[in-house]
Amino acid sequence: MNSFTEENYLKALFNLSNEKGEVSVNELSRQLQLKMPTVNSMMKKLAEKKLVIYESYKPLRLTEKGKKEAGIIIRKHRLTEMYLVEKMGFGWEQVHDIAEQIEHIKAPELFARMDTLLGHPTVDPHGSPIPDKNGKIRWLHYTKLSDCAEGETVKLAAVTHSSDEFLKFLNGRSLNLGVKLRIKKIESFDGTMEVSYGKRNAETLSKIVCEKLLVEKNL
Amino acid sequence: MNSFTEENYLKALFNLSNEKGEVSVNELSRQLQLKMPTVNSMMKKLAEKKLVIYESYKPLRLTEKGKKEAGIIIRKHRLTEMYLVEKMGFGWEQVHDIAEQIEHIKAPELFARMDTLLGHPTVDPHGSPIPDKNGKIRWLHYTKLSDCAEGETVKLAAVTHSSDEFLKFLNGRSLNLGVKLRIKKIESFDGTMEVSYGKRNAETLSKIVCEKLLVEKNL
DNA sequence: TTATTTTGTTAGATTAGTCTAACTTTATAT
DNA sequence: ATATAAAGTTAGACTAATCTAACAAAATAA
Repeated sequence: MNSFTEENYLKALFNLSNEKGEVSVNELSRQLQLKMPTVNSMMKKLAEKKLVIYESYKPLRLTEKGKKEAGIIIRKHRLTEMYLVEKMGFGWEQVHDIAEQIEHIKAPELFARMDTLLGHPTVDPHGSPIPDKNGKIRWLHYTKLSDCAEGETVKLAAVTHSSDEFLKFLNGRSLNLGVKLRIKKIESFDGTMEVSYGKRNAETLSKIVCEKLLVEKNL
Repeated sequence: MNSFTEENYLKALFNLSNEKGEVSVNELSRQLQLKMPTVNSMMKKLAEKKLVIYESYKPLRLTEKGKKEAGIIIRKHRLTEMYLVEKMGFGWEQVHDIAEQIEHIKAPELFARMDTLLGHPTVDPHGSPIPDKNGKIRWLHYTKLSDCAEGETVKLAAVTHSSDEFLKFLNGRSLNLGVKLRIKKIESFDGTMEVSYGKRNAETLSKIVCEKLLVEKNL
């Protein structure tokens, strides 16, 4: 059985891996807010346990076993977030920190129950996919709003790097998942977008915001 | 903020205190399955933090602060048990181990929500009282079934030392909280009781069992 | 009352997870 | 191509929580 600490390393590694499949010690240490030597020695430990592939001066990679374990932790996190929102009435901006703790609970029945009560959800309240019981994630094919063109109509499908403040910002303008957005205008010099959706006819979203919003194009 | 470890000491101390108000290092070390020197040094640490009163060779006592913190942990434990049973469909024999983990979660909103969704329950699924938000417990005035007399009719109110197996044993004979029992006969030589309740007309309960069942007499 | 057992304490070792300081390797920028 | 910067590694220290071994005090029994 892995400790909370080890689980946090696996999860961070999994999340950082997802673009390149490889992660530097430096990156991981920044993510976890730990010093490099700390991370370095934990990587050796996880390599012993066959969870990570570690070679001196090479980037880090998760083994299949490591990916599976990380996936299961992320599954627990996202099921919990969904449960807190759907069954307990929390807002999507409130659930991350709680799920961060509950994800480490050793009680498969608990998460199985959440899954059942929620009707086997496939995404969490922020639109991120929930890995299956084997930790396998089904990748979704979303596009950044910032990569869309003027005149397109798209559906808001997920938000990335969802901090408290950002989610409250979205709440404030009723930007909930599922909302259909029409891109009225893009300012070419700074990437600011003017969009309309629901009852709002002309909301302005900075490029920074548009880069954090993932949308579905084939409507 | 206290560690999980410290919280477990406080909780154990609280639970053991409830008869005498005082606990020996030996008792506590047995309860926690730790060696005496381990407990001893933790007691010094908790004494520094003003959670425990520790004097060499004297029994241990919780301070008011210690009682409050312990009470709050027990509140979280019992609210969780109740939530798991009432809202998630677990059996009363399944919830202890899960609650043992969730009780350490730092998220007052989570427990406040459970409390609300449950309608401010005062007892957990085993009949134990749930401390209030300040950790204060309202003691209940129950009697052991084994202390009742032949001919009495009583209501099953709580079970003590509720292990998995014992709870399953009770499930097996529909001995749920709230059931009204009539004591038909007590074997004087071994304390075995013959009781009737619900559809069951002559169940035999050993003294060991009767000592673990708490009942309400004033019906 | 003295001897024995039980309980409590002290001292020192161990493990997990963190750190800083010093050094090495790799990458980057003249 | 070499100097400098960034990233990675090693060595050694620290804290929390545990342990064992040895010793001290208190309780119990003879």
